[in-house]
Amino acid sequence: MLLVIRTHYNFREVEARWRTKWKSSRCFSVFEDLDRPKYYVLEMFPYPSGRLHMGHFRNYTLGDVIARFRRAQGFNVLHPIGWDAFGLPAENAALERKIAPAQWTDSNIAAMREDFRLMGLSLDWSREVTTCSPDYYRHEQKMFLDFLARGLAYRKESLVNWDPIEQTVLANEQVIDGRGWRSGAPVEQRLLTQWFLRSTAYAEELLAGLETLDRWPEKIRVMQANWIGRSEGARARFAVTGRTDSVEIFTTRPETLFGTAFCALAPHHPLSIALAETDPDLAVFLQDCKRTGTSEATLETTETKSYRTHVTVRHPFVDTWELPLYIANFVVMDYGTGAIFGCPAHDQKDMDFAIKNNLPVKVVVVPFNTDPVIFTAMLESSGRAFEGEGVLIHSDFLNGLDSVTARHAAMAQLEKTGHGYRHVHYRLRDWGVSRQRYWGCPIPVIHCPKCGIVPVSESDLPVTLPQDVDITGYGNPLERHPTWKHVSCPVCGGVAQRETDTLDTFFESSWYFLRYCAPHSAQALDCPAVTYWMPVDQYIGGVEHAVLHLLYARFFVRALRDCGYLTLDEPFTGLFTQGMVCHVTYQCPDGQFVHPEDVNRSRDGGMVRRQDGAPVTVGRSEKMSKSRKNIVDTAHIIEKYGADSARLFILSDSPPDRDLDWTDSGIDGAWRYINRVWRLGTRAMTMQPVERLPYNMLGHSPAALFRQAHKTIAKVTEDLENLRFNTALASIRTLTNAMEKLAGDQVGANWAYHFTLETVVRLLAPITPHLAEELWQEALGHTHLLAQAPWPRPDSTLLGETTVVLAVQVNGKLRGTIVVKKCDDLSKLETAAMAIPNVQTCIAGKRIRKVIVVPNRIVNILTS
RNA sequence: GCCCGCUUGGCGAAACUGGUAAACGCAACGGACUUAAAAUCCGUUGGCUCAUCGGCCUUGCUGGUUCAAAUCCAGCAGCGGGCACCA
Repeated sequence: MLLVIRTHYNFREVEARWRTKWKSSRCFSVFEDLDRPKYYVLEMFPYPSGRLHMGHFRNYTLGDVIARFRRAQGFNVLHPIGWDAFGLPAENAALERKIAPAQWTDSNIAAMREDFRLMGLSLDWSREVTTCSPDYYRHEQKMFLDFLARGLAYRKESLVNWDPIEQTVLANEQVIDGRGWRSGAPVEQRLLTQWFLRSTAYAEELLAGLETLDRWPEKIRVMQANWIGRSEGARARFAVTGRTDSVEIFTTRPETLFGTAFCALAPHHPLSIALAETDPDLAVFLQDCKRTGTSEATLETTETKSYRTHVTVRHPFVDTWELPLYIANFVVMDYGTGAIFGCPAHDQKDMDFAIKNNLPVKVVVVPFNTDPVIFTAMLESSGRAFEGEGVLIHSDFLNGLDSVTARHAAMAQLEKTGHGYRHVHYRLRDWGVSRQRYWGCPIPVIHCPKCGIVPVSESDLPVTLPQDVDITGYGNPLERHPTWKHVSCPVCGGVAQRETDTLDTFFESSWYFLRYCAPHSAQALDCPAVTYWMPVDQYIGGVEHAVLHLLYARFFVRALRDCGYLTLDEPFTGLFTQGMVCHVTYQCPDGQFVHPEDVNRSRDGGMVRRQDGAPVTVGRSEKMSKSRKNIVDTAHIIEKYGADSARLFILSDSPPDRDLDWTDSGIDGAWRYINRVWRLGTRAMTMQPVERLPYNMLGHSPAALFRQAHKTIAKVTEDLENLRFNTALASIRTLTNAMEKLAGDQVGANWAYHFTLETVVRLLAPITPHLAEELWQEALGHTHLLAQAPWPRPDSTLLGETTVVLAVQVNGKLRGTIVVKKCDDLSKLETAAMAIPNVQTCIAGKRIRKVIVVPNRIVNILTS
């Protein structure tokens, strides 16, 4: 039979063929099979922005390698996909392009589905979920009602960024330098009554749960723990002179209360507002404080402003001690009680405040074994607060106690006198889920003037969004819709209004992974399916989701559990956070950024803009973003190099949790390697029947290759289990290098070569699946799908080494190496080390003080 | 401002519990093949020094612990992510 040897790998034809075969064989569609262990691989589902960007490409490649690897290992792998389809960009597109959010979203999904198809992912498309579909969000409306019934959803006032021109609430992202991004108007803080979920009720459980997540990155657990921010301390009340109310503060250091110099309230504190009624200057100050955004970064970095009120507060321990009461813009109503006490000597922020406002600095803690007088003088002159622990002074009943003892004594005194109590404070706040936007899930309640808040009855779900909406960028579209909100009250039948707020899009992403288990079920969650598939074994996504999404989802699952939906605590037992994909930026002298595809290399080696030949400077590599135009289009890359090359490149060099630089030479290199492997395969296509040589060939070159192949199986298996794709590929490359070194006409017929080729193909199957399938069939003659073949197993008898390279140091410096048989006899190793000529010259004439021998690793000879 | 990371050759990186720093690749250079180019193949490549053997230096910076530090500890710098309405 005449065999046609193709010298050039035709990825277009090959990739299309195997995509079709996988699809027609339905080999990635799964069902619950109790006889097989399950494995749930999930990448964070994409927002349908229109194009698949390299960040997505990296995310789904990582997930697909894991899915294919685990499938080969015999797991029943669930690997679903869907669309996080509600969100702000659709409304922006509606405004800019006069296209309905639903239509824009649908066409984006269609485009991205095609991009995904070309990647060759082993996804179960039969489970596709789209969150903006009423079939999806009807279930979360029910969940919301269950939360409401259980007291997990409630309303309260909170601050938003308000654009006075557009009459809309702005996202933090839409506030640029304190102004609305479209209107340019200065943003104001505004109080709005909004829906919240009582996530703080789960603060302790969410914190404790982190302990069980041993397959999460340590840094993410630390970030979440800090976000929850548990701190033990006390609440104390300072009575307001001449009024019946008091100022309640929280402190972790009640022992420093005798050092108090002032109290301060948040501008939105009820007492601040009450005092402003009789104090016009304060009213002006409060107005002034509103002229800023609401994000923490903004609040923490704006210049501190304060106002001294005309009232004083009385110290909880000394009723006659009156302290000034300030209103300050750096005190946040959402955090703690919205009030603080200031202790300048022992808190740097308070110290700065005291210096600015000429307040007394009273030292009440001195470091252990320090002279109080000298220390006090030093502290006062330096302006540096002492925030450490020590011994209490000038503190009445606390004098002489150490900080910790004093803390408890102070708390006991507060409780005894009724001026305070022990309290555990969490930084975590309840989750505000209200959004004054159109493109989100309607909150299914009705406001009735007589009956109050009435839940929409279950039979009336879903509450769907109106199609005929006018997105003008002015006001809230649902609020302004002529008919949608007008309904009759389900209870009394009177005139009533729908809630016009929609849910935060994090609501959808908090349970989509549960819906994938049974996406077509009439029930929100199909219990047997959820029980079988959950929890997610490996979740993969961007590190930017470390806190918000991942914490909301952990909370949400617990809330569902308590509403009887499921029995599960943690949704994701394994988490991997990938790094960003970066690219150099190109910029013209006029400051304009240039897209990589519009840059040409000029004759003198410089870079120029294609259209006009303007010189282009190459800037440093940054996260790919539209604004910097440093985006590489995935569809173009796949068209030019094929999906396998792109997958290979993205996995090759950078470890997946680090940022990755996209480079032209890198993708070229991947493409060349694909062709090298292809050529290794074509060598075998001419092969005659394989002659099986006996094991006693070990030691000869082909046998050494055989041994190396087994070692590579072991190494790659271990690396893939630990998501070390870059080192897995390095060892596969080392193996193929060895194959190329094998010379001679009959190489292709050599059984060790054949085995090694098969090994390489099987190890590459998760990484470059199309190439691997092609070689599996064409070069190795298999007839079934590699996608369904089992993972290779190494022969453990071939893994061990009998010799080691022993490093020999003299006084910690390397002076030679020797190859020795593995051996635990310290004196033998020492003798061998001493025999090295270079070692001899180094120790000549010196007394040997000590010899450290670490068997099979190193010998260190110390001389005097 | 607060929280969390990262930093190793010209570049991406490797080094598993402290034990030979730089595996694997990219780029560059030299050579083979070719009329030529591309592709491919072979070789060199951390820096300084040396005829050779070898020697000295080198993991952001400054200290510390240790026989031994990229790795552990303390301090500092630079860069990046998050900060609750971008997703």
